[in-house]
Amino acid sequence: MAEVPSDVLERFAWYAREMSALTVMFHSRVAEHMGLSATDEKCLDLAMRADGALTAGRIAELSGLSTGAVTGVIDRLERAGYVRRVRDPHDRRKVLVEVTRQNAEKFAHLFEDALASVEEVLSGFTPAEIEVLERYNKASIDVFRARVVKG
Amino acid sequence: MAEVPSDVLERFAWYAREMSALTVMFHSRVAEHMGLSATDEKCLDLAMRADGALTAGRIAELSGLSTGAVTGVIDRLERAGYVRRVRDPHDRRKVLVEVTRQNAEKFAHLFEDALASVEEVLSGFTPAEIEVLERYNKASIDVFRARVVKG
DNA sequence: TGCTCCTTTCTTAGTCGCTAAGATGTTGAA
DNA sequence: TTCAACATCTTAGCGACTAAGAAAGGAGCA
Repeated sequence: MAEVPSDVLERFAWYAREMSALTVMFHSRVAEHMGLSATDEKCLDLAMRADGALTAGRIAELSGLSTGAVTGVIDRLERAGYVRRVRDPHDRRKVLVEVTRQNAEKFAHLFEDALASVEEVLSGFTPAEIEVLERYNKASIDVFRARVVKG
Repeated sequence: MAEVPSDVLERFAWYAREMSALTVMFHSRVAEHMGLSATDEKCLDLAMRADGALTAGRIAELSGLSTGAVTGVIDRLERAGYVRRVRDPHDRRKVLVEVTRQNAEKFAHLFEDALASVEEVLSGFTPAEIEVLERYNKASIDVFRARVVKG
């Protein structure tokens, strides 16, 4: 295990904090753009990032909201045309939340912008350096996820 | 400007999205730990990251809340002992929000944990690689900030 | 100085989303 | 079939947010 100088550590802690604050702000902006509250956008993001449809109950678990609150979230998202309620044919108690295609097209430019930013940053690095960055991102996600999940 | 292969771009977009979601979750957890709402924690973070004391009005601007809401936020933070109201001696209309030392000590372990995570990630990289990572972090913050600020 | 207008924060009324608890409808097993 | 467990929705009550305006201090000018 290599030693990490404390000044390096401090700078990276600052980077993390700065990115963190920017991320929270970014989410607010995206939500505003889409005419949604931060909570609604967060749930929509969960639904989009899941492979396959998510149940209402699972969204409640993942978001930390009560099931009652999730009903309201889905109501608003459905009314705004971002998702659709589909009853699970195998267990009709469950409500699957399907992200509609309409949404993907309506906000494609937001994702294209984000992709352009990523490209702008990466264009300053050689392929060898990008490999280092990939390793860094994977390690960061692993460590961070372990921390967030365990509490 | 180097070309960036599209598969690399897609992976990095995924990393960004994953980190983003984890960051939002992490903020919720920290807030919960501290007995604060996400909004209150966000404002406290703003106050801590500012050099010197912030005015109530500036917090409203930065957080996007109304001044009335900020009054409530500061009330709660003050009651919980995280900050203190100090009238600006140069302009007694203003209220400076000072982060109290008590807070820093009470939640030192949260920051130490975060620092340990950063160290864990960085320990897998050589000094030369860490320089690449610093350049990457700075570039990411610059590009991201420009995007968030301009809207 | 006295007057006016601006700035900054706080207060209040009304709105909206969240939680908790219970209602409704569905499933699976005895 | 009957019943307990489950998934979602509904409702009452609460708390935070916005908008508008009050209160208090500051700054410019006759």
